[in-house]
Amino acid sequence: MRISEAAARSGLNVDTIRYYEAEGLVPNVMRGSDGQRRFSPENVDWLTLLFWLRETGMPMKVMQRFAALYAQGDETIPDRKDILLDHSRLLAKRRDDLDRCDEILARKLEIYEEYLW
Amino acid sequence: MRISEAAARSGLNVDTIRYYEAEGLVPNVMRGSDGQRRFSPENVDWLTLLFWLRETGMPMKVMQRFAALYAQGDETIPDRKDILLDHSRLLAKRRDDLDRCDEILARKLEIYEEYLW
DNA sequence: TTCTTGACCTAGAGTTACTCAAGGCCGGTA
DNA sequence: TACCGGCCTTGAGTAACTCTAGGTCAAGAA
Repeated sequence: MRISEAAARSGLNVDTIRYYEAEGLVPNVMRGSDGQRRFSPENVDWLTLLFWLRETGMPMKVMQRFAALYAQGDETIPDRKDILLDHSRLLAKRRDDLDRCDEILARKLEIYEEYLW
Repeated sequence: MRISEAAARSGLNVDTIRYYEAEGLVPNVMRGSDGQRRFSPENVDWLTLLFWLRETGMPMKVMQRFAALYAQGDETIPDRKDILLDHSRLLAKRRDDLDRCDEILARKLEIYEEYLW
């Protein structure tokens, strides 16, 4: 499929996809005879994964490493697993941050209510 | 107190605090006779709020607006309340995102386990 | 067949939100 | 008096996009 559809399906925008590809984050993107990118379903799954990793705060350098490992084949699966497990721990930390922020907002809003009376 | 202590207490680093002040995000920062910044406990509370708002993804423009409203006095409390309530909704969305990402990671890790056997 | 439209392409500039570095001042201690 | 740490400003550097300009190409309308 074309880049616009890949964008719509993955959540990334077309510029970001091109940028990610240029930075080596997206392996195996083919080109049609017209020179335009063609994305396989596997490409789109990959982009979707990148979208969610980005959305939850993974730095590009880590994604870059993840993509490089992927390109090296199945023997890098343990390393890739480590990266995802690390990220999973980051998610837990972010959940705590959200709770912490919620508390602070609640306190602040309470004070505002007092002022409004 | 001095900037380094304000940084330690709020979570922001000193450069960020100076930057935020220059961008109008931190009202009422005094200077000592030596020309250095002096932060009151209220300043630090404010910085701590900014820290958590940033940590949970509030764009600077919104913080800027929030600070400007604050500087205009108590009659802007309803507007400030709206900003915080909006942000609160964003937190809920982010929590959903984390859940979504967790699922995707779990599925991916499962596939890796299969490969490792 | 020519014209137009729309999706795509690349290269490079612009933006956001920091973060770091250079060079200078100032108050306190050895 | 010489040094030191912490502060100051200004300006450059960085990350991760995001947008713009200028160009190609295929398909449908006139």
